[in-house]
Order: sequence, then structure tokens, then C-alpha cells
Amino acid sequence: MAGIEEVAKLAGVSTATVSRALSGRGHVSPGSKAKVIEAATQLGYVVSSNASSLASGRTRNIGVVIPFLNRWFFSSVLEGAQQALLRKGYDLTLYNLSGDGNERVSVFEHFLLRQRVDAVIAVSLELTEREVTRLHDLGKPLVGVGGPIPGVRTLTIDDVAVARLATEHLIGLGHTRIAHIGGQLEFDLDFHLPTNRRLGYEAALLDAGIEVDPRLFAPADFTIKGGYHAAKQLLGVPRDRPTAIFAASDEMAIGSILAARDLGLVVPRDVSIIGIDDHDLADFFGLTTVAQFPRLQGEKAVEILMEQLEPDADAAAPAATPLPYELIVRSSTARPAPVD
Amino acid sequence: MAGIEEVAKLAGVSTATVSRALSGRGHVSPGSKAKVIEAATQLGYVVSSNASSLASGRTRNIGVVIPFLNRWFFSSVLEGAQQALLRKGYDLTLYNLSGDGNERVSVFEHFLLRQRVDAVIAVSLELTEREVTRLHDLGKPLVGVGGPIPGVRTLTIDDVAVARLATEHLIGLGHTRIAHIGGQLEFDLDFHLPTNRRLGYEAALLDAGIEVDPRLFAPADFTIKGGYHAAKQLLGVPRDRPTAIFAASDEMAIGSILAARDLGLVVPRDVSIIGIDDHDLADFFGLTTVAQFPRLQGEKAVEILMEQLEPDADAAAPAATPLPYELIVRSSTARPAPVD
DNA sequence: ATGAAAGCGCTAACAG
DNA sequence: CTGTTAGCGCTTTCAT
Repeated sequence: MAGIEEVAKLAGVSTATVSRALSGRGHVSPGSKAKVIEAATQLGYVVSSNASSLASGRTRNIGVVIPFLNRWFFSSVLEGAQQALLRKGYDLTLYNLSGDGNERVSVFEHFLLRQRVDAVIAVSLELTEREVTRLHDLGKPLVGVGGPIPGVRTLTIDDVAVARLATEHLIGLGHTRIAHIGGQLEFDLDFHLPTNRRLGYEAALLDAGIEVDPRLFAPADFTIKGGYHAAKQLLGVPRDRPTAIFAASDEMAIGSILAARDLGLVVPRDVSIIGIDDHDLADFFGLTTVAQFPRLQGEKAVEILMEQLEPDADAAAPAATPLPYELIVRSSTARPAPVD
Repeated sequence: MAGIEEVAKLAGVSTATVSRALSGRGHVSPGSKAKVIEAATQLGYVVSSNASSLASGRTRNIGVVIPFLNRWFFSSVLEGAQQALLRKGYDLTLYNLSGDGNERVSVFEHFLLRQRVDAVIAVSLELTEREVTRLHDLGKPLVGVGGPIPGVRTLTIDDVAVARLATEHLIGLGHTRIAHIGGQLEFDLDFHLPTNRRLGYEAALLDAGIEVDPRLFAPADFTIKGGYHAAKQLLGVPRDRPTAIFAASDEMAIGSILAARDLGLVVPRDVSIIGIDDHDLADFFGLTTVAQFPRLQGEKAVEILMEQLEPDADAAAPAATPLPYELIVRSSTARPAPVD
């Protein structure tokens, strides 16, 4: 492992110049820079990140705290963040807080504070005030994705508007008996999206002069299986069956499609189904949905952090761009069958 | 941020003793140790990992190189590794090599060599000899999961045996026209599992005196969609339809189940279907499968690294435990319908 | 069992 | 634009 000193010697300059030439901070004459780079590549020199971090206080490493790895939304956010960071020359250290609160304390107290990271991205985790304060006091930027953190810049789609759009799509097709599969209450703890989506659904209904019928709501756990069972309840009633279902996630919507099939119903002839996400499987199932773009959310979180970590850059993204979402109409929604 | 010196002062000992007491290496009297711990917690002291790494040469950080994040097998391995590492007090730095080879070079040359990690876990990536050599030269232990790396300790289930078990399950039920949905050739590049699974399938057939019929093989890309299309091909033939399908992954098996349904076939009455994985969705679809346990594989990879990084520990796992797999019979397989 | 002190390899003033 | 030099905060010999 060649060190900076050898590079300096080979290039015929001082170690300071090597450091400057390689890191890009401070001015170096083109000539020296070329010689340094030449020497560095020749020796296969790579900075020791520890020495560099210790001396500079910067780690070029971002911590990502995330509750699940095996769900579409989360792995997509992670992927987006990872790629954006890689491009910027940053590493990503992963803290998967799937387990109990114990794990969580340990991560905060012992890991994040170890000076391992320059900043933190918290995905769908409601941090406590104490946790936020700790990070702020350390001067570590923090950005949230997919969940509201008081006092912290957070990226979330407008869940109310998205749910409203989905519901209005069904209303526009002529549906009036529209069921909703939403989140269970527990899910509201860390991110309030179930409630917000339900609110958007109800608002759309009311605006259209349709009464909200509590019997048309079924809770589920955001999985295919959960959506399947919820939809069976909703669609299994002998009379006044809903003609459409708005599920708060694509996985639950897909479960609903499978449930409808098992009940002998044809989608969309007998029942229209719409979700939220634009999950990988949505296309395969012909699911109409409102796309959110989690990869983009991950990338954007990185951008925001970069603005704070490296303010020099040409002041890119305007601070408060709303996150995009988009109705994608496939074959799971249609006009309701005419009443005989 | 209290430093080690303040802790030493408060505890009335030297910084060296603090270091020893907190890290556990070297002997410290119980009395001093208690005082140090007391002082450290009181001050909220946390070591600076950079300073520690720089001085000791150890980072307590493991790099995980992985090609996908959004697939069940990979996210499960990652989850297992993450949890095991967390328990050991290690961090996990993630390198997602989804993109082109360019990214890959960059990761190796600039990231892994920066002294950021003590060891590397490579998931389903066939590293080049050069890459392996680089890491070895740096004294960084390396373990592979799910793919063969020449000259490196690798954890993989015995794909041939697993495929054979799945096929024998079908044969045992009385099937003789057994189709196979396997991987496309491209997938064989980085991990040879498609070929190995096909080999196991053919071996089981031959052992049972059943001829291997190349028309009963269809390639796919390990997704539900891919399995769906492959199965349609296989099951759509007008005569001599296979009575069973062995898919090389659960996702393809699930696609097959959906294809069968769309063709008006009842599973398992008209066609039996078996997969490999025990994917999250397998239970929901009643899929018979051979479970592999990717979380466990991730954990095991960590164990192996720990043995090398911290040889002191009570010599745990015997080196060459084979990875477990297990036939899980659900409702997608049954005796073939009697020939009329 | 403990303390003193010499670095680990680099960066950032500072001076020139 | 470039070199000199003092640390960054800890770990680890080496004594004691």
C-alpha cells in the first residue's frame, strides 16, 4: 500500500500538493496535478479514508436507516440512494432497524455517533426529538424519506392528493360504490400514510357527493396476502357489492385482483381495482395505479444532503420541489357494468 | 463530544487504560474497568471510529457487494448479514453493483481499497482473479454467498441436490412428464446455478428411467412474469402436456401457477408445480418448494468472517457445514390425474 | 495492571 | 501556487 509520501516523492512535490491535487480542494498548477495523478496511478495509490477522515472531519459516507429491506418501496429507495451516492464518490452504510427498539437505541448511540457518517437518511422512521437533536448537535445533516420527522426536511409524496387522484379516477369512470383497503392502525405509528390516504379517498368521495360508507373500508398489512383477505371480505357480500376497490398499495391491490378471480369475478368487468406505487409486478397484473417513484426519492434525498455537505456546487435543485406522482392506467379499471 | 482524555481524567486513569477497558483487549483490573465505564457513560463517550481504525488498522466494518437489492434472495441475504453484523458490533457498507462494469471497477479500485472495510462478502458475483488477489494482498478476508468464486470460501446450497430433490418429489408422486423452467444462459455467467439445477433435474429423471425431453425445458429470467410466459409455452401444447413443472425459482413457479389458471388448468389436479426458495409468497400461493434459507446464508457468511477477524472466540462453527435445504410440501403438487 | 509516548496517514493552516 | 508542520483521537508497544 503506497502512502501519500511515496507519491509525493515520485511526483517531486510535497505531500500537501498531492493531497490538494487528488482531492480537488485548493489550487494546484496543471503541471503538478498531472504529475501527481501520474504518480498516484502508477503506484496504485488510494487514500486511506480513515486518515483522511480523521484529519478532515469528513467521512464521505452516509448512513441510511431503514426498517425493511425486503419490501419494494424500501429496497427501491435504497437502490436510488446507493446509486446517487456512488456517483458522488460516497459510501453508504446500512442500518436495518427491523427488530426491536433495543436495536434502535444501539444503532443511534453506538453507531451513528461513532463519527462514521457525514449525514443520515432516515427512511420511513419517525425519529424521536432526542435522536434528531443528537444528530443536529453533531452537525450531521438529516433527511427523511417517506415519513414525517418533526423539524426535519422530509421527502414524501402528497399521500392525500395521490389517494384522491386514484379515487377520482374510479369516480370518473362512473363508480359510486368504491371500497378502500387501507393500512392497519399500527402502521400509522411510524409513518402516517395510511391515514392520509384514507383522508384523500374520503375527500374525493365527498367532493363527488358520494357518502362514505364505513362498511366499504377494510384494513390490511400492505402485503399481497393481506390485500387478498381484505378483498375477499369486501367482495364476498351477497348484495351491494362494491364495483371498485382502491387499495393503498399495489401489493394489496394485486391481492385484491387474485381474490376477485377466486370469487369468480372478472376484473375489470365485475370490479375495478386501483393501487398506489407502480410496483414491479403492477405491469404484469395489468394493474392501474398511481406511480410514486421511490428510486427517485432516494436519489433526491442524496441531492439534498449534498447541497448541505458540499455547498460549493452550482446550487442545483430548488429546495422544495414536490415529489412527482402519476396515474398509470392499465387494464384493471373500467366503467362499471351497467345496472341490469 | 467527549474524548478519551476526558474520560481518563474523570476515571482517574490513563488513556491507555480507558482504551483497554473499553475495547476489552489487554488486562484491566475490575476496579479500573468499572470506573472507566462509569466515566464513559456519564460523559456519553463514544470512540471515534476513524481514530480507532487509523491507530489499530481495524475498521469494524464489512463491505457487502451485491448485484440486486430488490429481489427476495438478495435482500434476504443482506438482512441476515446485517443483523449478524449488528450483533457483533460491526457496520455494513453496501455496494450495489447493479449497473455496468464501469461501476464495478470503481467500487473495487476506489472503495474497497480505501481501507474502509475489514472484509468483504460478495453475493452472487463471480469476482475476477485480479479482484480476489487484490483483496488477499491487502489481507482482507473474503467470503462468497450464492456463487462460486475460485479460490474463495463460498456458501452455496448444493444446487444439483436441491433440484434433484424437487424433481424426485414429483417422480415420487407418479409424474413422468415433468417440465423444467430454468435460467437463461446469461444468468449462468455470474453464478452457475441455472446449469446446476438443470443437471439435478436431469439426473433425477435418468435415475428413474425417464428420458429427458428437451421440449420440456423452457428458459426464463427468474421473475414471475418470465415464469408465466415460459409455463404458457409448456402447458399450451395440444397433446402430451406435462403433468408437472419444476421451476428453478419460486417466482417462476408462481408465474407458472398463474399461467396454469389462465389456461383453465387446476393446480395440482391438472398440473403439479414445484419451485425452489421458499419465497415470502410461496405460502400464500400454496406452493410446494425446496426451501433454501438466504437469511441464514448471510448470517453464516458473517460467522465465517468473524472466525478470521477475531480468532480468539471459542472456535465456533466447524468449517465446512453444508448449507441446509428442505422440501416443503404445500398444495401445488399431487399425484397426476389417472389416465382416462 | 498501568502509564508514557510514539505513531497510524492524512489535511489544513500558515508562511512564503 | 507550493512546502512545512502541527495535529486529528485513538491504540499499542515498552517500561515499570
